[in-house]
Amino acid sequence: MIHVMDILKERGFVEQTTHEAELIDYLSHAPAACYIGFDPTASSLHVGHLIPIMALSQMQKNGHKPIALVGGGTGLVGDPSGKTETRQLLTEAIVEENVSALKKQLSRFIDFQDDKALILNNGAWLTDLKYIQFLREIGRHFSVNRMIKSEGYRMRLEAEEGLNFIEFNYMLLQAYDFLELYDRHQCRLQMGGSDQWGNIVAGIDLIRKMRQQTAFGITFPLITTASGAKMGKTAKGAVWLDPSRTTPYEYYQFWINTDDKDVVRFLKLFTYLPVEEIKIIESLSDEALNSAKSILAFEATAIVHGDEPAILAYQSSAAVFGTRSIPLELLPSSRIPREAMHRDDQLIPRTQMSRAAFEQGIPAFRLFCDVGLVGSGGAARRLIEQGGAYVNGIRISRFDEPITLQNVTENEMLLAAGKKQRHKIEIV
RNA sequence: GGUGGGGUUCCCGAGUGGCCAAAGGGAACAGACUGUAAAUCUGUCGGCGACGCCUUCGGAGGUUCAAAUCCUCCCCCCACCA
Repeated sequence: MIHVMDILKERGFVEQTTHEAELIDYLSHAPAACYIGFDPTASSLHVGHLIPIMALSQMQKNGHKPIALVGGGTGLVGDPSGKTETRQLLTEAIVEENVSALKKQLSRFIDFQDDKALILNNGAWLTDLKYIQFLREIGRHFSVNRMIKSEGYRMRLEAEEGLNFIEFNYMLLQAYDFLELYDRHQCRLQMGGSDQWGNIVAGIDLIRKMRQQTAFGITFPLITTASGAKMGKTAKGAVWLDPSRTTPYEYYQFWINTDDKDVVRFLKLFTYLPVEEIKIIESLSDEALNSAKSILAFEATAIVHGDEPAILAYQSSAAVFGTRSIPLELLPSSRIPREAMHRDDQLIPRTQMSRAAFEQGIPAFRLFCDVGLVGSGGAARRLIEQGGAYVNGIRISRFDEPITLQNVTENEMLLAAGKKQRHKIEIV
């Protein structure tokens, strides 16, 4: 059997590790506990959290015991690592709400039954800490000289924003978390984004100093798109995992728009498809990659939202953007439907309108604005004037061109804004 | 606590009485080219049925024919000093 470390490496999860030989040894005796912290800064996780989530999931698939640590305590402080600005402090009520929301989402990726994995809230041990006691027992192990040299703080110290004391403390709290997890669950491995390196090492040092034990760290590479942008941002903001914030259709659309150069890397990171199959994709280029993108989008959507929504998203996209044939031999482990299918477009965003509304005709820019394809009337006018608006595939030439029942076919009408946005009107 | 410097449209960042809905860059969006890709070029990028009107420049007042720009108070940030 392949060692987890090799799996993580070949799938692109590993940026840096501490004392690797011993780490490999630690991970050779399953189940080994490992943890990643999640900040409860919002009530939903987003695409940016996917790497850590998938890493935990890979650990579990390989017999280890992941611990997802939700930062109900540290969330009250705010991690300054790599941030250019002071974090907004959250109230306890909001943090608590977010914690329970995150627990629910993480359960989609990790099986928490029968203690096969744990989900913990560090609020349990952080909120009741005694300050003096904490300083005496934990604080004395930290060298301020060393802390201010760490990458995580340096940026803030050099920047104009500065760093306040509550943020400076964050490192101690995260190190203390690691110590707690070591004591409570024999957890000796912490993983995290590359910006977490300093915090992870701080925990490792603390465990060595206080328990004379070796602990380990793995950091993930910062995932940017091939064009250099931070991943997971679109015009509408973050791409969320919560279907009420980002629908399965939108989620699928996000992935299908992946840059050619990212397809292989993303398949390795964000799906469970076997690496041997993914490697074949490397030889594909240009249009041939599009089918692979469909599979990437399908798999990614299926993992987060389930097979059913993923299939519908796939079919809906095919219905309005055109079908792509998925060769049988392409990534054969994927459950994406490969045979000819009915074009069910039910996930396409839609609005129901009455027949009467169209009797007098609705000015095109009003219609595009009202259904939400664009944010304002002005944006709608711009879209139309620039030639990006279509009704049933026919370009609208005047911003106030009346849209009437003549544009309705079989009680439906398909609006398009640019190349990527579609919206359906249903006449009822 | 003192002194000085700041808070500008999604982000960075100019602007210090009218020529400012506010330079420049980034992001984003649209078009051409394409493959729902990238690169490139062009255009757009507060709101409004719109060559005009309305609302923006940390918050609240005030001066002025006229304020992002001047005055007062308040909130927040930074640097140095204590």
